[in-house]
Amino acid sequence: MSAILFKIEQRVARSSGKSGARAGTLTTPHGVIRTPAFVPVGTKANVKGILPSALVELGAEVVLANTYHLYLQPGEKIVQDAGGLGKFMNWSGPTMTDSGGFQVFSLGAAFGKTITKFTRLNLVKNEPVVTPSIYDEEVASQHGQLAIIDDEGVSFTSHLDGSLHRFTPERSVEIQHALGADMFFAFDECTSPTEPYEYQKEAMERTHRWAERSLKTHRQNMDANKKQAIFGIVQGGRHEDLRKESAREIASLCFDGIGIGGSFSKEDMRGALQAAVSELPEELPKHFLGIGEPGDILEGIAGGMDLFDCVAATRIGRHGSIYTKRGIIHLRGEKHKNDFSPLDSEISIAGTEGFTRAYVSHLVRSGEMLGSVICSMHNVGFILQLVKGARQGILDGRFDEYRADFVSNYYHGKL
RNA sequence: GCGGUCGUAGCUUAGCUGGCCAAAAGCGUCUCCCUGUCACGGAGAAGAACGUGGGUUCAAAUCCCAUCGACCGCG
Repeated sequence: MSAILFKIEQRVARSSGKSGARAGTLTTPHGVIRTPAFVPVGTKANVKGILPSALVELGAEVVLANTYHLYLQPGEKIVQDAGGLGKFMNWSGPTMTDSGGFQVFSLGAAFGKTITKFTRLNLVKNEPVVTPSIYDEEVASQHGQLAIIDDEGVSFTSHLDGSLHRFTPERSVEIQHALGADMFFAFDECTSPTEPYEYQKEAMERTHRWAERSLKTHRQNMDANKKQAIFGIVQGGRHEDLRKESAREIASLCFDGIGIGGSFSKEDMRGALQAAVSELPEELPKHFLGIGEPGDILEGIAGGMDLFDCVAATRIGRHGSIYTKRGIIHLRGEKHKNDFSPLDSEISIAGTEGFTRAYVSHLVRSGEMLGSVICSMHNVGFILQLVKGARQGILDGRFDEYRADFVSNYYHGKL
């Protein structure tokens, strides 16, 4: 008996295979999420710059926080004493937590380097590129990486104060039980795309063992088991055979839902996704971890993904860039100083109506926090509407058209 | 009128006991980057008759003279 209930309402017919777009509902103890859905990221129990009430207005139905960050600050006990993540942050809707597995990557192999969730691919050599940089060398030589992996778990050096900490699958689940989100992820190892095949395989197998241990720990806690759902994470890097193997293995463990993890190059994403989905049961909700940019989300939806989370909306917003139907624009640029047109004349976003590019450009350029707030709200609202539109498209049987229209305007339209 | 201080990138300045300065930094500008947040962050670029003219010297942003401008003090 799962703490959540996933129902598929409508599928986009596909001649080949079962991995097409679908629309559904995901019922959690704190409410219903209409899928596909975008999950705003609230790492430290807050979506940066956006009040929960505003998130509701923007159309968010669920938020995602992070185990590693909340464990370090303020500590999971505080969140638990507050009555759980939702109560703590004054968000009454559904919640999720990520396991800290991504930090294995971002504080480990990726720390101080130019590789992140997405990596450029050298198309000639067909391998990921790591661009050396001064930043890279200085940071790496001074601090080294902050996470060291072994088969049992991961030892972290806190990025806040340098203190030493250790996560195991058991500990991650225990913390996530305390945080009390409706859905949470098994502890995994997100590998760098620069690692060779052999390491990808080794890490994937380790992630599988960790998945089993995460699930076992969860099942042992009867109370949490009733209230919270656990998602297993598929890894396997950029290799389709590993992706398939990982999907089969994770599917066999009877999780409540599935996360597709990993760091990709743009070119590898579709193949890795399709390979995984082809081996996964259709009826489980699937979360495409850390995705993404508008086009990538639509790609994921087309590939059968139901949930998406991504920091890009709030991060680029905080730095003064906004999504528009015609692509991203950087409001920091001087050319927007006297542009009194709306942020995006083709879309209306709750709470940001009436603000002009000139005004927000002024705020951003003068370092006013309201500039970051407005851009973050705009971007989160933009992505939520994009996904909502895709959902409606699926229900109306015109998803492909919707996607093609959006992509042609966003990526080929002039600004 | 006399005495003094100062004039170096859009801005603020460093250099000014002559050579490593065909000039450096911060801010600003421009371009690019950001995909389970180490991130209100990162990378790169453009941008200077060193006020002007003359002199000393192998060599001047740097020393000398003149001149223009700004400011301060005294008349």
